[in-house]
Amino acid sequence: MNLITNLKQSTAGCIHQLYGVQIQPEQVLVNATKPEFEGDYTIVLFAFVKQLGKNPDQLGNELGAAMLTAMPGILTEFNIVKGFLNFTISNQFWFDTIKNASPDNLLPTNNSPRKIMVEYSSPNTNKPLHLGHLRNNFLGWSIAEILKLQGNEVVKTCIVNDRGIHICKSMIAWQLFANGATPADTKQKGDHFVGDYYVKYNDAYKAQVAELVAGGMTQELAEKEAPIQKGAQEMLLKWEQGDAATMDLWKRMNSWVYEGFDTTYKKIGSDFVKTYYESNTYLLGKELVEKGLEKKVFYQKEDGSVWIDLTGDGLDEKIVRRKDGTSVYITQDIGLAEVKQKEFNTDASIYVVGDEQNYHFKVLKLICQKLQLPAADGIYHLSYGMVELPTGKMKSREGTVVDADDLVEGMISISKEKTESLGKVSEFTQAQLEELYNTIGLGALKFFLLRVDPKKKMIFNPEESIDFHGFTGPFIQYTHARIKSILRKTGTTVQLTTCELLPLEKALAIELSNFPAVINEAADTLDPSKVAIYTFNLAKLFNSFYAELSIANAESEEKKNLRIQLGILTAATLQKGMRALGIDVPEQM
RNA sequence: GGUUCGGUAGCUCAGCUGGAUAGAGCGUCAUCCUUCUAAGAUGAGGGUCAUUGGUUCGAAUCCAAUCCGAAUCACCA
Repeated sequence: MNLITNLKQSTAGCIHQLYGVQIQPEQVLVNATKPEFEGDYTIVLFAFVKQLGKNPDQLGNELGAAMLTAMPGILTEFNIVKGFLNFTISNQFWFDTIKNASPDNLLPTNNSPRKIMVEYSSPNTNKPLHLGHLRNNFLGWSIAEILKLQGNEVVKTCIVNDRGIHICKSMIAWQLFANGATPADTKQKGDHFVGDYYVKYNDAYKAQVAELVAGGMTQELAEKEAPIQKGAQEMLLKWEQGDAATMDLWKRMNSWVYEGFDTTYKKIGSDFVKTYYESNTYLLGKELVEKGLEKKVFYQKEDGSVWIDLTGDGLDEKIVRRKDGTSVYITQDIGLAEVKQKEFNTDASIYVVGDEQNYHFKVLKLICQKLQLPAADGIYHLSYGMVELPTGKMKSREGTVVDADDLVEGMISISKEKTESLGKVSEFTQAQLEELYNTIGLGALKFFLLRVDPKKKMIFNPEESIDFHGFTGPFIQYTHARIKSILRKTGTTVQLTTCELLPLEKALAIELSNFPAVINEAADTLDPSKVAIYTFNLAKLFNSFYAELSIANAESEEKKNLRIQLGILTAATLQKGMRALGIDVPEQM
């Protein structure tokens, strides 16, 4: 049991014992004591003052005395300032927490592990990945890691949006403009190659519409009549009929895209236990519509289309099957939820999808619940905000996107420049150097995207390069490397004997002991930024400690051992915290 | 118009289950490498916590109204 829980329970116990009043331990507010006051932890008395009919000073004195008895050897003294009851924790307690901790027992214990699916990435096969996808990928990966650190089993999946009118657009543009060229001919990554034809489609489309309008057609009609648009629609029909030539082209172009995605995924570290393709799932959910009609969850309109009325739940009516019998987006997702549940039988399923789809997932969960699908209650939409430029939203059609590959390469080359100018790794082999540049560049990028609350939209300014100082990935990586450098010199075998802790040593012990609670909180709220903030604070604290106190040349042997142990624990905690963000920490940089 | 989310330092963000004098980083200014890695440390400066009212011993945090911004309310996915 951790100290804060212990304090809460003891407070509740003491109040019951003193006054016969039952208080829930969760009601007790325990804070770290502000530095300007004496003590380590503070209990706020105001909450009980009214309930118990005592004045704060009297209550504080009685409670404080009772607590010292209730937690012998842990609490040594207390003081009361204006309704705040401050406790000092014994030196021995902190010393023992340092002594008993090891890199192997830093993580929270989990008595009820769950099996959780995390679906993330969800790319379209008509264009390369951009900055928004990176936020999605890093979030999905990080959530999966955090849940694993908490002791759960995680199944990572991906749904590829590989069909539909937008795919046909790049296909028809390739037919019209490529003269049979392939990525190999142009020496381009396949996803970029195909993406270029998507852009070419839009250019041609705009030109055709303009031409028609100039010829006297209305804008609205011209948008429907543009020949290239009609061609794309025809192609979609052919695709749905399984036309051989169309399918061949589709498969060929998709394979180029997948090759490109694989390279990017490998670089940024994304992987999946199972990849679903929309071309296989877009017909799913039809039988569930039948089931829903039987259960009278759905109803049919005169034209044959099938709907659900969600006005009772504060939402609208929603179509679930077209009059021609085909599925719509929501129907596919219902079907896919059922398929995934049958295949993996998970306790929960987290969808990492942008907040523009909040409404969709609300509806999805509601419909699944009304259909009483086993998957229903486990559906959770991890909704994240868009990454925007200072000029506004990124739009791939207008070319205002930050390309994922470009950004990653840019970060890696900056890390290369910085590393070279500092010249601290002269003995590295070329392969080691490449690995280090990757680690630092990706570390900076991932940390940048994960350090803010996922729910909030974030601004990325391409004019300002992502920082390597301060609240950044490289800062934490550097702190880790710095500790490892010291430990290489001092060795890591320690004999710990009790000694009086200095304020910075104690502060480190306290911060280190918070790690399991941080992991649990990040897992419960699905928020990696909690871990990012924690690792930063820990690194900062260690750096202050480092500047103030020597490890290798400590004033005594017992201090040296203690500080080596603190170094070992800090390095291990930083390493695990960064792993939770999908970031590696180098031994040297 | 309905629903949802947001507005905290010049910039990017923490803090939001109400608690002591609202915190970081960047940028600005100043100091510290003959001492374990200066991608570091220390300090200074920077705030009507969008506005107004309410609840409370106590409000950035809760409630209401208003202003500003975003998303969504598709037989696209």
